[in-house]
Amino acid sequence: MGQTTGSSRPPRRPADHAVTADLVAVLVAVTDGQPKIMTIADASALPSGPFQFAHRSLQTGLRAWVEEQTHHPLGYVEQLYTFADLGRTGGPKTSHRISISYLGLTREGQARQAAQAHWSGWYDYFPWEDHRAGPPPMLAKMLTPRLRAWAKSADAAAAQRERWQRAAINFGLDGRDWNEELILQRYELLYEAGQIPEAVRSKANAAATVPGRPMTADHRRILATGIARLRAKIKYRPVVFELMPAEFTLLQLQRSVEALAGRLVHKQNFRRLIEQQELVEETGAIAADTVGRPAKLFRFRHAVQAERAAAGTKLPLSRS
Amino acid sequence: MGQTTGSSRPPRRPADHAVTADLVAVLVAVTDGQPKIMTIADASALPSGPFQFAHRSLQTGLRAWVEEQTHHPLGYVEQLYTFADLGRTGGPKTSHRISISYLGLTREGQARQAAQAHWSGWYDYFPWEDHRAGPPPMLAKMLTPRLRAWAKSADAAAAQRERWQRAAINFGLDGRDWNEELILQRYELLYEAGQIPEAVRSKANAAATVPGRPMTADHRRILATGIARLRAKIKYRPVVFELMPAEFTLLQLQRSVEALAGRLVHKQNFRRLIEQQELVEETGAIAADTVGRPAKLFRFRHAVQAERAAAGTKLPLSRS
DNA sequence: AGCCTTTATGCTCAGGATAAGTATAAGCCA
DNA sequence: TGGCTTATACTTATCCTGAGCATAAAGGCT
Repeated sequence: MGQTTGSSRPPRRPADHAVTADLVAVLVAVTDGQPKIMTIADASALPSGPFQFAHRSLQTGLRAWVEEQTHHPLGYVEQLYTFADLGRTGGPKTSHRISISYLGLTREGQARQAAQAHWSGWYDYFPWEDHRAGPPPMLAKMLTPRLRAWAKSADAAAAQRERWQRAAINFGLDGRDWNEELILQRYELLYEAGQIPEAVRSKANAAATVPGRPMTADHRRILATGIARLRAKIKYRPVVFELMPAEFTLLQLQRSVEALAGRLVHKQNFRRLIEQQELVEETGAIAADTVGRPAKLFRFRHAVQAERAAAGTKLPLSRS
Repeated sequence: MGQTTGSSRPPRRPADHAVTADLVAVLVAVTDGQPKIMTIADASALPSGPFQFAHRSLQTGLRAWVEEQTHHPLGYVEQLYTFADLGRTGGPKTSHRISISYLGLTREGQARQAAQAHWSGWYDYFPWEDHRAGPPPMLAKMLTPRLRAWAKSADAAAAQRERWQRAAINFGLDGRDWNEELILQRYELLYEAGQIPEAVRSKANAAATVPGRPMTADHRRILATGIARLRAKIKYRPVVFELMPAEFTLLQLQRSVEALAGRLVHKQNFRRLIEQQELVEETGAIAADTVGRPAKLFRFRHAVQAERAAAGTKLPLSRS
């Protein structure tokens, strides 16, 4: 960084257009086995702030105002996606607004929060995504029939089949497995099918949409992107620990994973996985105030962060 | 999209700061088993263009001028990362410049290209990344000693160990395995170690840096990000086919994968993997003009795009 | 024709990872 | 004490993966 250029720089078109950039945060915590996100504006928006000139980088900009709002150190942060909000804000369409979104993992602190900020359960926004107690009834009762109707409403027969196939794949219909990582695709399918209030202009039509709390602009899409990323990431990187207290039992850890994934895991195999990867170590202490046999307490082995640059390979690499 | 808001929108700080946004493309093709990228300005920069107000979205903006420049349809496109260029451009520091980078996969067409655009081998920029013929000699001869010196130059003993551990992990030293996905980490480590010309201000110091063609601003970092993404992605998504001609032999496919990964794969196992996943189907034709036994020609089964929403799971999910 | 080189393709085998289930231990409480 | 709950250890069948062996099919050379 800090190179002085000018000569070797690629040529610029004369008219660069100014835009404004917002930083939008999907801030996640897990409390009592429920995944939460930080919201503002009466739980209708994700916290966001302008990218200001004073900020040294995008990430420091984000960290700055998130910590200002939550008074909580932000552990893990990663960039999610950059969206262009095309004149959706209603004002005169003289400039683009760009939203640069981030995923942040933290814990629900007792620290003082900004007045209107609070933690909302993320399944309030996507009630069809929580399969921990089996597939939610609304899936068969409401979503499936509506998706079928939407598929049928296509003009050509091929288009009808294609629509239904997408629905079946994304929602695990026709005997397919449920894939929890497809949350963004499911949201976008429902959006296309006119089942998402944010997509519907009139209040009357909005009433006919699917349950699930809407959000301002495309914040619910950003949230879906964040959940999808996190659901994928916990499978190959030890990021759950960012959401855990310093000490925890293996069951608590399992419940957090289940909360994020929206589905249950096999208890014994989960422990084997955690232990064989040496992700945790015993603290020596025993959990108190529990039902049943008391469990050992564990802590995350921070050393693995350094040891593992690991990324699972899926190619038949030859060693020679 | 297209919602009219205004009331429920989150509150904005008064002073939104204007920025300019560039779209930067890492455009990849594989020709004769060599991975190439589109470059401009005498191979010293990635093609980039301003995000213009006329563009309906970021991606269409990118597609627009890429196809204008290459006259080639852009198949697969995905967003990579958004960087903030902090006053690096040398002008007065009155505004931020944001680079939104994309990865695009295509084929090296015979179509007319923009005057200064051409395809460069990507290993020109990262010569230490091509391990197809074994570890490049420069690794042991040059990089390792310099990294060791850099580690030793830390002040505290703990910092020295920490530096060396990072180097060893990222470059597969001390008997560790080479991990081709860590290309970005390796670049950034070399950057920190003062081995990258872009990081060095004076010409004199730049001469002492490591081989590998430099690029304007942080374009080489963006390229590394793109390569890393692609090397990871080919392992769980059938994206290589975007880089292949309509018909190909399994060996050609393998060579393309090897070109991207920078390392060799086990031939028989590679075929097994491809076939058992039913990614391809025989065309019935046989490759002509070859040495050795003629190989069957295959084509990509486009149906899999629809069938597979697949994302490999690594959690011990319970089926019940 | 016989042999060599080259690439294609089929098959085996061992080890490790995974999904699922069984069994036992250790608390609390009625 | 027996029953309820959770913790933890172990077994089993199956699948995946890395590695290597063996054979097939082409052209070129002697």
